[in-house]
Amino acid sequence: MTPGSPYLCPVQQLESSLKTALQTAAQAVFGVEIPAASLTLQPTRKEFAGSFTLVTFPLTKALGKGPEQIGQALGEWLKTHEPRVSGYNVVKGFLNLEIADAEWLALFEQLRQQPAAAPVPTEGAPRRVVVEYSSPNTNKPLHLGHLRNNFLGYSVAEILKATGATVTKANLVNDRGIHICKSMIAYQHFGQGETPESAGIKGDHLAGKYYVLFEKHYREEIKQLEAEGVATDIAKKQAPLMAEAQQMLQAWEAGEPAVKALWSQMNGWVYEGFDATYKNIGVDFDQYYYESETYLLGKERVEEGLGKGVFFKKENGSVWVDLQAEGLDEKLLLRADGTSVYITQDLGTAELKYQDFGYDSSIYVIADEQNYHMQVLQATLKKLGKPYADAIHHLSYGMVDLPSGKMKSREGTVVDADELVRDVVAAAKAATLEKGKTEGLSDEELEELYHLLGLGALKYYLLKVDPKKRMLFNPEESVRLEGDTGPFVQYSYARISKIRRDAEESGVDAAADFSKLVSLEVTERELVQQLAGYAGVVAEAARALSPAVVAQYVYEVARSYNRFYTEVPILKEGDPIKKAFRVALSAKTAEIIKASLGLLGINVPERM
RNA sequence: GGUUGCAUAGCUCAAUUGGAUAGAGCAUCUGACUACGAAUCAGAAGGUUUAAGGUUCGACUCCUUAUGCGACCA
Repeated sequence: MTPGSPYLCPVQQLESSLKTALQTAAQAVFGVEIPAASLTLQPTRKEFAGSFTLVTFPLTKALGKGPEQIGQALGEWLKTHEPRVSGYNVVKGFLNLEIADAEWLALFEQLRQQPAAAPVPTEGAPRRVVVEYSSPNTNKPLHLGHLRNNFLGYSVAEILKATGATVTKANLVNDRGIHICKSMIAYQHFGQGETPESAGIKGDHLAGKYYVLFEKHYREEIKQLEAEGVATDIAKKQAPLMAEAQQMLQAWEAGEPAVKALWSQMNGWVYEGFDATYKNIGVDFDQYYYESETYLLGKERVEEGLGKGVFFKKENGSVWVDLQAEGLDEKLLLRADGTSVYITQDLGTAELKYQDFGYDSSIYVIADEQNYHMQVLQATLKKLGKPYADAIHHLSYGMVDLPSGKMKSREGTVVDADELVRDVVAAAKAATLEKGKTEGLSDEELEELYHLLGLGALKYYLLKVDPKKRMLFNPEESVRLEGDTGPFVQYSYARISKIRRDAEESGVDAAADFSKLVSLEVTERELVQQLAGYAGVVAEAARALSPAVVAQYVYEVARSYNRFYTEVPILKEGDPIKKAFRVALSAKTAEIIKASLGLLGINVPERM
């Protein structure tokens, strides 16, 4: 690594200096200079002794010896010349290095000095980032798919913040288009002046109710037309309700006051509903964009492209971009009647975001069904010569399936977000009551605890899977509290909280000097190594835009701590320095669990 | 039809980006509470990584072909 560059977390620093030592060893023993890049160092698998492992196969050619011989020679040299290496063993082409306990203690001392929540500067990482997520349509309430999107977007934004980036969370609300008109038409027909208050229904659910009503009556109309002998595709267009909705869309674009008024009213209800849901699931936004306000800007971009000659007009007046040279197709940008399509407004929004924030990375959290669309968007912006085109990044995540298969609104299998949250909170409540360990908490604190645990379970469940992969949502598994789950990690935190309370009460020396410790337990060594890797994990999660990396890490930390907890006495330890060290190690673990879960949008309980 | 993604234990997911005997959780079986919190811990069992070839010291990972499932573009 070149000097003055990337920040390395304590473990990476240690690895890096071990590599240097290995280079020196190769020079001393074999008289050969080895490039650092050919040294692959990895954490030792736990069935072998040691903490770091050098793979010696790649060195056989350069050193002219067999892999075992190389391992022996380098290991022996390090053991005698490098004080941080206390021992070694060679298994086939793998040299396992044992690190002296003094080094682990020094590492822990370093960790003690800096809070886990401090930013992790990362070289080459974007500085100003816009993360667009959630981005709902305003004709329906949020569902399970939106939850994966929301949790991902929120978490990625937090992870990027933790690398020191300035992050803006943006929500692009799709507030216009045929789908809202459908809800509006149905409301005009069947609503009878109903409001969220009069119906006792959240506004987003009310709008959804009318959308469903529209679809229902619309289908009936189609059926009837078909019975009269009209072909299906024609019936779909001729059905009176659809014709009305189309008319309303045009009236909206023309700015007809009555239509706009109803539109504002219904969208207002929906926003109130969304806000309640967002608050309930703990996500937030710094900036809202509305497609009703960006699509005109998009039309300007289309004009710009025509002027620059990178777009072209067909005979019917529609505007297209030819992306065949980029391996894509021709793409419609503006209809013959001058109305915009999805991508029109996307062009406008991208421009607006850039004007507002001058980002060097603009992340779109959108399901992978839109992969093609996002490629087209980026390629089109490139054609326009936009400086920010390369900064666009599609965080493409897989769809969520149910045990019964795909979610389908037509078959009524869509899992409603509000209902789901209610269910997981109820499950957490039932489990907590059964355990009966929450004496002394007020009713209000209890409600907060149930919510924190239920959402912890749900968020962890949805975030622990690699975002890119399609995943299966099993309702029973999502409320589980044992094993690889959010509450498992939360439990470890609560346990440590108890230790800290007791330690404070009994006056354990928090500032004790641990350098006097002679040796560490295996579980202590392992914990220190893991905790010292936190910053590296955050950097990797930011690079990969993957909360799953953090989820896996924090689970491993909790597991190691639980093992440590059962195997080693903490407050019952007689030696005051050992005791103080173990309390401090526990406290650091809690801090890192809290920080890690925080990156996932999950809170921690002091007791549970 | 064209483009593209995925396939790992009974189920849900990992695998440090080409490294050791492919690891966890759930489910199944066994053991540990007169313990600093058992929402925990220790252990057993569970695999031809969809199939067949290829590349090399070494392949779940890269290449080719086939099969299955999905998405997008018409």
